[in-house]
Amino acid sequence: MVDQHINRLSTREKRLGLMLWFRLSRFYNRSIRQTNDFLKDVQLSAAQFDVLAQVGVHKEITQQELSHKLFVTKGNITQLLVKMEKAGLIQRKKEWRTNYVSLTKQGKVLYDEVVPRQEMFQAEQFSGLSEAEQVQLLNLLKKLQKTPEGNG
Amino acid sequence: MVDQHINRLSTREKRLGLMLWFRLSRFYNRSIRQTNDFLKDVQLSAAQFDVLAQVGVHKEITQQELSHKLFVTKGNITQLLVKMEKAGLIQRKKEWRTNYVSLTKQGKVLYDEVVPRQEMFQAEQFSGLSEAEQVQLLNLLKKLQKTPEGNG
DNA sequence: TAGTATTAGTTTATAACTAAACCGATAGAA
DNA sequence: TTCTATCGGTTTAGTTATAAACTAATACTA
Repeated sequence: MVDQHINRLSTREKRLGLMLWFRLSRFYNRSIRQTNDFLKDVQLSAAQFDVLAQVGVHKEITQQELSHKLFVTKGNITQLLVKMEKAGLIQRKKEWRTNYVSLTKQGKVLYDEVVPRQEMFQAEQFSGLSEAEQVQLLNLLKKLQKTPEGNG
Repeated sequence: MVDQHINRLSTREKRLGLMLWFRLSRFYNRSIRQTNDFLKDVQLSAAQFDVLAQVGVHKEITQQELSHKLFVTKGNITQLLVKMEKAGLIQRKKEWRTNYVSLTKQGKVLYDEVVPRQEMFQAEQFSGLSEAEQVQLLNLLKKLQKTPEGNG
């Protein structure tokens, strides 16, 4: 599956891939740590924020959809939701075999408080780039998402 | 520390930051999973590959340096190295209070086998982008690494 | 020389994630 | 109707990471 395309790649391109991956994962590592740190005083992890943001936007969303949107396994979603349910942030309504997830009042309050903060924080993370460069980066990332093997 | 710069950001830029972060972490999530999957048949995790690659390049490197290069905590490095030592891939030589890490023969063999494979694999991950775009992306990531708060 | 700070690495508890096995409900085919 | 497949979600065991507390060694200071 991978090997099919390999031979048409230049040595340069091969090197580039590894370098890109290293850079990207270093940036991600640093960033996720700072994000967790930043969210600590609202008792939220980066992962939980992701869930909060998605549920907040989509109002009612299934666990399956959440797991697709966030690119994590459904097992992981279950675990996160159990915690967030205990914390009173979300509720789950079973309908047939599907769980519909939505924010509680408390969840909404937190959402309204924390999303703008997080927006600012993330803006700051990328402030080393000009607005034009940020748009450029976004487009490149969008393009990557459509890569042939991007359907895991 | 963060708030200092916030006010000069446009609404557009604030949104962009969050969007960039979402895209980036989705891509990272998918990618790390595929990487782990790809490395499974050599009994290596993505994290262990990172260590193998760094030690392979730098010949002798301290744990401290490793933790800086890989942007992970020293506790994490300790744990990874214990495993890799058990697996016979690396050795640690204590000198004063510093551990110098290097590859064993077996580690070198694996290094030579796995680095080219990984280069190809990563090239494939980014093959949705042209070579020019990949260079662009690399430059953007480099620039990000120099962000003011990038000294965590 | 004692007293304190710093440094390299380890340990411990915990969060977040995965893969894989599992449960129970629906749906399709014999 | 039964048999099988699929689907949404849960559970479990194991990995990878963190933060924070710790040890032991060196180095600074007075």
